[in-house]
This record gives sequence, C-alpha cells and structure tokens, in this order.
Amino acid sequence: MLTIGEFSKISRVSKKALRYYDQIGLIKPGYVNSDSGYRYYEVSQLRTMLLISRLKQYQFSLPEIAAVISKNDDNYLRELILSKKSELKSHISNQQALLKQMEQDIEKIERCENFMHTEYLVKTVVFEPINIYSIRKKMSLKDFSEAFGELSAGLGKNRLKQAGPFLSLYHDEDFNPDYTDIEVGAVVSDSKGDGVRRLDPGLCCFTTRIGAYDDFSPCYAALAEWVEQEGYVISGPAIELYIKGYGNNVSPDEYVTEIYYPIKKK
Amino acid sequence: MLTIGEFSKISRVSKKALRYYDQIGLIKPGYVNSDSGYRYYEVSQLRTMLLISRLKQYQFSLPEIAAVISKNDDNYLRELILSKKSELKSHISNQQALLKQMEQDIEKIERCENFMHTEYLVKTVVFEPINIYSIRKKMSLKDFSEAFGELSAGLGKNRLKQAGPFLSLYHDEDFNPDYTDIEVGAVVSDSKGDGVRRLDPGLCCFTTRIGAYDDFSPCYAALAEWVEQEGYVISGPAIELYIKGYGNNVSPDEYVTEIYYPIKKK
DNA sequence: GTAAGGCTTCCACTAAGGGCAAAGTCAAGA
DNA sequence: TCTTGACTTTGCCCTTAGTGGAAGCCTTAC
Repeated sequence: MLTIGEFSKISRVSKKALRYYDQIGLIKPGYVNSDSGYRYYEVSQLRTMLLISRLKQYQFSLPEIAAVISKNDDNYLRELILSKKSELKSHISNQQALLKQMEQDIEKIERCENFMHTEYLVKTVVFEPINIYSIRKKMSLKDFSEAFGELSAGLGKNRLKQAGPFLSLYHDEDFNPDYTDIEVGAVVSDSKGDGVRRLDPGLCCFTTRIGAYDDFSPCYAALAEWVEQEGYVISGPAIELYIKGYGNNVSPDEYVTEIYYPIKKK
Repeated sequence: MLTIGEFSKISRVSKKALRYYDQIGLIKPGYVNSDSGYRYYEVSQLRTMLLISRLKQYQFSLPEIAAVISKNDDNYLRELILSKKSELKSHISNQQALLKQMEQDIEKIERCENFMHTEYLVKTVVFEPINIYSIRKKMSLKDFSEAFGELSAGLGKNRLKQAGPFLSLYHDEDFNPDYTDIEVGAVVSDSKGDGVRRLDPGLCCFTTRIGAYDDFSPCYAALAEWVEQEGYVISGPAIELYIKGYGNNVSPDEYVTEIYYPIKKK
C-alpha cells in the first residue's frame, strides 16, 4: 500500500487532486485508516489513475471519467473517445480559422489601417411585404446551421415553393449565446399554410456583407451607428437575408448577406 | 445613447457580461444615471465592444484586453496578437498529437487489448556510481526542455567533457506539475568542478522505454507494481537516462530511455 | 522520547460570468 | 395622473477542477 504522497509521486497527480477525486468518488483509496483518516492506495490503483489522467488529456470531464470507470465497458469508452475525437477535430479547425483571422488582423495593423474598422454602405429601403415559411425557437448559436436542415425538411413536407432566399430574424431580448430566440425561414410564394406568415417590416436600413459567416458584428455596429446618426431608432428584430450562401455552390468568400434593421424616426 | 439591453442585442454580448465588464473596468457605459444606476452606452462604444469580443476569441484574458484598450497602442496589440498566435499554434499541434493518441487507443480497444496496458520488462541492477554535472531547480514541466539548453551551456562554460547520456532526477516530494523539483544533468568524466557531483543510487530496478517523450506514467506504474510484488520499497528519486534522444538525430519513435528507481528490501 | 515531516480537514479563492430573487425605474396606454 | 408591464438594479450563490494556506493530528526515524 502507498501513502497519498507516494501515490502522488508515482502517478504524477497532486495530492490535492487525489483528495478531490476521493471526495467526488472518482477514485477512492483502497484503505482508509478510520482513526487517523490517512488514505492508503493499492499499487493496482495506479492503472486506474493512469486511465483517469489519459482521459483528462482527452478533455473528458471528471463526471464523464467517473462514468467510464464505473461502467467498465470498453465499447462505451470507445464511443466516448470517438465523440471526443470529432469534437476535438472541429475545435482544431475552429482554431485554425482563428489563426487565419489573426494573420489578417496583424496585416491590417501593419498597413496602419484602423483596426477593426470596415466601411459598410448603409441605405434605407421600404421592405416590401413577403410571405415566409419559418421556424422560430430558442437555440444555441452552435445549432444555427442545423435549423436550416429542419427548415428545408419542413418546406418539403408542407409542399411549399421556395420563392426567395433563406433568412433569419433575431428576436431576442437580452442576448444570450446559448439560448437565442431565432426565427429561420425562407421566402415562399404561398400565402397560406402551416408555418407560413407574412413578414412586413416596413422602413428599414440595410447593408450588404460579402464573405463567410464568421463575424457579422461589425455590420451590426455600422448599422447602429448609422441609425443613431440619422436620428432613427431600431423598431424590430434584425433580419438577415442570405442572398448567396451555403446552398449556392460558391466559395464562402463570395457569400452575400443583406442585413436589415426595421427603423422609425425618433 | 443605448440602454444596456439595446447595447447587448446589437453587440451580441450578454447583459450579465456587460455589467461584469463595467465592474472590472473593462468597458464602462458612457453615462450612468446616478439616481437609478441605469447604464447608458454610446453608440461609438460598439467599436470598443467589438474589439473586446474579437480579442476574447483570440483567447485573451480580460485583464490583457483591458491593457490593450488602455494602452491604445497598435504596436503593443500587434505583439500581443503575435504571441497569442504562436501560443495557439503550439496548442493546435498538441491537440493534433492528442488526436493521434486517441486513434491509437481506439485501435487498441478494437483489437480487444487491455486498454492502457503495456508490458514493461523490469530488471534489477546495481547502478555503478557516476559523476554528473547537473542543475537542480524547481520548474514547470513545460520548461523541462529549456533546462537542457541551460545544461549544455553550463557544460561548455565549465569545460567539462560529457562521458555519457543526459539524465534527470525527480526529487519532488508532493508532485505539482507547475513546480517540480527536477535535477537535469549529464554524465561527465571529471570528478570535480562547479556543479559536478557523484551519483550513487546503489541497487535499482529499471525498465527501458522506446518511443517519444510523451507519457512515461505507464513505465512508472509498471516499476511501482514490480517493486511492490518483489517486496522492495522505493528509496530515492527516480532517474531517467536518455540513452538515445533529442540530440541523437533519430526520429522520436526510436528514442530510448531507461527509467530507474533506487530500491531496498522492505 | 522527541522532532520533523506527513497527513487530515476546513475555508477562501480562482475566470468569466449564469441563474434567480427582490426591488426600483421607465415609457406607453387608459 | 395612474397603472401596467417591460426593463434595470444589486446581491447572493453556483459553476470546473482544483490550489493555497492554516491549524491541528499522526508516523517515523533517530
């Protein structure tokens, strides 16, 4: 049997962590002296501890690791590693996209351009009423793209004829990235049907953004600045119109999105 | 001026976060009604908020972002982005190594091998006394490789003749990954000199590990199991001998390391 | 027998906010 | 002018995976 210090040294896990793992029931010492409270670990527990450390490297949470250990089912573990693997993969590709953006920003700074400042031409328009088929729900921003899958399925099921681009409306009061009140939709020719409604935002200001769906915030900032300057106020949820996008077989650099804010005079 | 809710919606930052940023002084609303405590933001602050969000994506901590904003120096920002970029790059390559290991583990499970179980042949030997030049200090495990640079420099400066492999000793009581008491050294022919000492661990058990310096824990576990089984106890700090390694112009897969534990009979 | 070091528990703290509650404020409609 | 409902305020506790320190027992070596 090993004292906590010996076990800590061999397994390369801190004593503090070992006590914590004991506390949450992840790995309990083989024997605890009930008088002194001293923990004594079996040498065989080193294997378990090793597995824990490995899974921690793999970004498993402690409850997940505890589940793996208590189940002791290789197939379950395999599934979990596979899912973590794909999670990690998408994480890596996100980070690689970030790297690219960092490089662009550095170039911008080196060209002495005003960092973060992109010009957007803002115009007003009276948004003509359209009929849309839409699904509105609260979702995490991560699930945004999935919603369009659901939308397409709904279009087919209801035998609706798409007559314009996909779009989305941001209804949230009180922004929260994990729980956003979004309505995704598509312009349809029909004016009746399940999920079909009339969209009539009236007077809007809008701007056109060309490029991938990475970071629309500068557009929104530009619109808000314009609204303030021209003495309007925003009077409804923002509308994004995906003029050219994912479905159009063009590269993300050529995506075209129009962003509208319904406005009225102050 | 915008209420916190409007500012939140446009900037896509939660109200909670905005209040928190106000509290820590990262971005304070342009005007606060001193009667009601209501926060009102300038439209122009959207640009600042955008910068904050961007830097947060880049894994800047909030104090780092605050420094960027208060300094308002493009060159400083550029340096910081550059350093975050290289940090992120090494992070990505770590994660890619993890991916590879995950794949190996999955294969192992699919071949129905005992997961995490590698056989190591453990033997005993009387470790003949050697002279080593060494540097002992507490360091983070991340700085481990740097220590060998320092060691090489020290060897040259003290005109010592290297007469054997590099090695390291793990002195820590109470393992702590950020602050480990490690002695890195090299076998030398001289028996006197600054930093030169005699290493005489006596009876040892040891095992040989072939492969990259990624995860030695299974070796340590195997050694500890052997020590227990054979009725010994560990009597000194572990020693790693880098027989073939970084300096030897071989691929990491062919690295050879011997790991020793000084032991005595119980 | 004693001193040193090892072990115990308990409390506070981390980063970046999220959840919730009670209470105060604002603007629009009656 | 009043009321209602939406909006905002502060304050407190909670999150992950532990770290740090303090005060006080317990073991072990000499």
